[in-house]
Amino acid sequence: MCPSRGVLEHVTSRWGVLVLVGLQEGTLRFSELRRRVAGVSEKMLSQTLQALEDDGFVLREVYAVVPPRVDYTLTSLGSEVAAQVEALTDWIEENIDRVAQARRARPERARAPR
Amino acid sequence: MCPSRGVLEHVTSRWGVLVLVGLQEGTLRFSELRRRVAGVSEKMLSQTLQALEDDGFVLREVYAVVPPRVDYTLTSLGSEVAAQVEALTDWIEENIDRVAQARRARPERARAPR
DNA sequence: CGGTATCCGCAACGATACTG
DNA sequence: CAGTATCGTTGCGGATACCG
Repeated sequence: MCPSRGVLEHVTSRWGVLVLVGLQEGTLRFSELRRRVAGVSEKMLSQTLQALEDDGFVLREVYAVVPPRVDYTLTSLGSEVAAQVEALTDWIEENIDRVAQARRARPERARAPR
Repeated sequence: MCPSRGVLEHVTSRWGVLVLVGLQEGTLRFSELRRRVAGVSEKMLSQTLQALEDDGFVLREVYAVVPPRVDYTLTSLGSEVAAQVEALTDWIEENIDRVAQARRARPERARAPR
């Protein structure tokens, strides 16, 4: 179908958003990124990074040292998309109070079964 | 934890993104929105709209007519967040060719089993 | 340290039927 | 037309174990 759907879903995925924003400020190692993205498991971080790497948004650099070291950096393409994502997350953080105020408890449309 | 996480996930959810962008151009009825958001089921559209309504991004107007009619419109808050989302989706559509080009020629890390 | 492999529970999702 | 209810399936995502 539409090829941009897949890319969009990688970028807007739960962890994709946070990884892109996390790398926005600069290169990070795997463990640093994991600490910065609160709540992500190793597996999901790894999967998310592979998807973003495959899309050309993230550069993965492996160093042959002991202990192993892997750096993750946004590509120029990644920086551009991350800027868009960050604009969104920044808007939410700046306006979270307005949202909290607008959010009303929805009148119950269904009652719990008895 | 962080209250903005929930809002972020509603907004960046698979259908949330497409609904916000779809409503950006103006008010739509349920069935119109369903046609516009390709591939969404009634159930998911309904759930997505409820989440966005609860967050104060979407206004739901019910008309007491036959046949029934329900209009969905972005609130001012919704318009603002939709603008951020649309900036992201527009970037992807405009740059999908660059992404597609960056994607190719990724070195295989694992070989298919023989 | 930086992963991949495997298992598996559970929530999300789609399809269908039904209702106001 | 605009949903809700129910059900069966799927695949996300966490936990664990193990490898380079």
